[in-house]
Amino acid sequence: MMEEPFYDFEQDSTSDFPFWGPMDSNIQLQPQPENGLSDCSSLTGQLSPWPSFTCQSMFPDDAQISLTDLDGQALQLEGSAELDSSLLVQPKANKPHKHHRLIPAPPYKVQRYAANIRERKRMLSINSAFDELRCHVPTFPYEKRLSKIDTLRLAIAYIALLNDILISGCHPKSYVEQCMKNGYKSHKNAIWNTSDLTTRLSWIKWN
DNA sequence: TAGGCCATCTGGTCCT
DNA sequence: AGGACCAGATGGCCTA
Repeated sequence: MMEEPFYDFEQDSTSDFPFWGPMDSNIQLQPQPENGLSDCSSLTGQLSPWPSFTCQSMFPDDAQISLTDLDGQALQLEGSAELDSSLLVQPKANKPHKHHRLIPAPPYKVQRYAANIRERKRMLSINSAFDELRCHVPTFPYEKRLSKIDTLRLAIAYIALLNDILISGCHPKSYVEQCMKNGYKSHKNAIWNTSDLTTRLSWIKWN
């Protein structure tokens, strides 16, 4: 595989990389809860213990970047014809390690770079939607953060169960309790259509 | 250490 | 033409 020079942010954390720009002082780390339930209630009311994550950073100091930051980078790109390769590529002898962004050697077009920024921005918006969805599916207080695929599958199963509750006409609490006794069998074949889902729902405080 | 998960880069395709 | 969307490749982190 072709080895490409890379820019080492850790070796040169003070440089003014013209297109990433200085780190935004408003950027904040959002640590995961240490134990039990943290407050996601502003979004959901009750379900998920996980806060909203903006981005697992690839940037210095593990800071996080927001859509606004990417907007700024995109704006900085406007009007440029081509990146100055001397600003982009700083070959180093040591290997890239934790969260290094590899930047290809020239020729490197601004257009491609702008597309990368747009793509990251797009992925950030998708991830924020996943975070929002995580807050709406039932999770245990001690449960680790759901993966994207598990979030989708659990959401599908959850919707199916809510639909079943609607059709049954029962009170949700009694329906879940009944499922706990008899075992929940949905007509959908989702992975989460097991006692696992009803166990999760038993954590919910029904009104 | 292997496997799962994830972020990022990239080039192709579709859409406006 | 340029942006959005998508999927493949790659490499880092974490956990069992």
